[in-house]
Amino acid sequence: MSEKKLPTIKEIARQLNVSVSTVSRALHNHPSIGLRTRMRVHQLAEELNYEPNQAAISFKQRRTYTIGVILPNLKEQFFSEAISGIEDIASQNKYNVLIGQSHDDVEREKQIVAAMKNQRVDGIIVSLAKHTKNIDHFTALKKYDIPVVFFDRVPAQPNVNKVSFDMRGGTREALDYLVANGHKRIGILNGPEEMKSSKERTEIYMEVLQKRRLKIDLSLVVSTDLTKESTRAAMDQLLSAKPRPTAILAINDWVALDAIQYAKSQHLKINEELCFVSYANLPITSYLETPPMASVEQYPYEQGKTASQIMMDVLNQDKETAEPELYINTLIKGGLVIHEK
Amino acid sequence: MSEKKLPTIKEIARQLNVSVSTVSRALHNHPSIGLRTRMRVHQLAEELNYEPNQAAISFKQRRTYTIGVILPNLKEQFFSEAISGIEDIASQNKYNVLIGQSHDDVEREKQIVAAMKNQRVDGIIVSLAKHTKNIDHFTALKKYDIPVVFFDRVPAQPNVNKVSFDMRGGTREALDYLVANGHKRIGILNGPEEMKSSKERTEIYMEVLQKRRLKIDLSLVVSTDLTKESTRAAMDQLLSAKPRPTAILAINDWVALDAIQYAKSQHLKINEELCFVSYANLPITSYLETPPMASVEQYPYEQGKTASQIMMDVLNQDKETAEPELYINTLIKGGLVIHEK
DNA sequence: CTGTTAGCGCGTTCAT
DNA sequence: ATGAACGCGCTAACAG
Repeated sequence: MSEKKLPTIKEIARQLNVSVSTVSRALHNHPSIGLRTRMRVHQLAEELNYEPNQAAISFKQRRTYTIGVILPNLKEQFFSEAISGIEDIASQNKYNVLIGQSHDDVEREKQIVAAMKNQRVDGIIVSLAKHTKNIDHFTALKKYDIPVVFFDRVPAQPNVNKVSFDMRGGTREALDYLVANGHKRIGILNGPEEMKSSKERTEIYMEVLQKRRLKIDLSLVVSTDLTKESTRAAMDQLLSAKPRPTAILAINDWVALDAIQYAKSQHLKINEELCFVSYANLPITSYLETPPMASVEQYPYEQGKTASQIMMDVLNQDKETAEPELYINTLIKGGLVIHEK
Repeated sequence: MSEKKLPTIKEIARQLNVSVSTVSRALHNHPSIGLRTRMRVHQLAEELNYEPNQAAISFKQRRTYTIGVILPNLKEQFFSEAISGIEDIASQNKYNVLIGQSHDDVEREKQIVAAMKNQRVDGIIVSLAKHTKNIDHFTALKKYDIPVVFFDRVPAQPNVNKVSFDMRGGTREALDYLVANGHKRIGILNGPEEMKSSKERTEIYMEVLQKRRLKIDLSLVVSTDLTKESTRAAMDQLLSAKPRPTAILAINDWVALDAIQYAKSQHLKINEELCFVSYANLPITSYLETPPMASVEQYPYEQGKTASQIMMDVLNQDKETAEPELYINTLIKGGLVIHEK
């Protein structure tokens, strides 16, 4: 076990018979250092394999070049793609990424925030836990000059940085597509009522049908708690409506798959008697016998990149000259992807 | 923009008219501090909302309570589940997790290692980039007392900590299952030759067939580079063998799906004329019309947890008393999961 | 151009 | 039981 001490600027200074500040400046290519000494310093640093101690620099500069990312769960594909985007942008900007999973537990979320604050992360990117209503633990970070960027699961407040999916636009596109394909009775398979997206979906449903002068039947808007059983029950409602809907817009691919499975068991011909469109979170629809006929792509990787870029911008903007109360609210446009047969 | 300064022990000391060392000790419940002062300190710390500056502590203690995790890609489900396990165990032990994606680029991998070293992470958990052969950039970390735990994509060297999937055992189980189901001609759809797993699969193939006294035909062992086209070409080979194999063991679910798609296009009845077994990396086989009939589950989340636990053990073991050259090599046993129809 | 000095916040001797 | 003083590695005034 080698007890090799890592070289420090002090050591370099000693060997070169110069002061530490000279070494520090030389290493940073400060203009006021003579070319000659600068070269000697660089050379010895090279030889000794000198690497600046980031822990010391973080301490001194009160900047860690680390951003914290808090998400419900890394296992979910949506989030792992998102963090992949976050990390890509961050690393391009020489930032480190610290992760924490809230597991959709508000208490855990608070703990992570506290831990990250103590770690002195430079900023926090977060997708809120499912039931987080109160975001005081995040707004309090403003006092410590730790910027926060919310993404995907964002709070309703306007005075925060956030990037989220344009649920209204995506839904509008999906419904327009279905109507254009001749569907007049369209069912909605929503998530839990509390979800903001459910409300928005219903809202756009009414908007589009009204514009197209189609009859609005709210019994065609049902909810599932996302479990297979609940989805089946919801489908039961939809399929027993008279007349039966000819198309269903489902909250996500998983729900759509469960719904399709159920519809099949009822001997319905998928994408003929009954069409499905859902919001994409699966990469495998192409291997399915009967996939949804289209999906609204939400680009999680892009969302992550965008959130990360906003964070970089905020961190790099001059604290003095910046407008203090300017917040960024980005909507990611979804694209409707038609699945070829 | 509030310029609120974070409270420090110095500040507490000032307000209480005691010395910083007293405060420090009181906060750590050092026995030599009078109960009275200790309480006063704790109370004021509470009031001021004092939080120790981890950046300072990291600097001073030369310990960051942070482990670095380097993986090829966060988007791949296997890895995101693994890191989920890593993070769960780490956070239970009050460790932070810093992530880096190598994107299967060796140079990038080296950069990340360097950056993490400078960050003074306490240890590194890594799944190697696809083509990393030389692991000097990891073994060099021993000089700095930074332990390394490899997982999944591990190096061949024996003198490292590693946790990997028991490919031999899983393959044996899969082949035994096929033989038990009456298959005598079994094809192997291997990955690139360089992959350690491909060699092992072939090895076990020969072992099992020999033991079962079945004819070994190495023309039934083919390779794909994992792309759809390559898989089709490989399937062409397998299907043109005389007699045709009745079962195929594929390197992973994606390849199996491509192979199944192709076999279907050749009008073969899946799981009747031609059975598939593969290694699980997809959660959705249950929604497929014709899934592989069984999968060898590799438990990525468990692998992550195990790797993380090993890291925790290594970090907590007494550096003085520990055997210096004791390395842990854990094999994760796979389970064969039969997919019900 | 270069050196001296003073911290950053904390834990830790060594005194008292 | 408590305080004074030092140093971790580095940057940044301030002095020449």
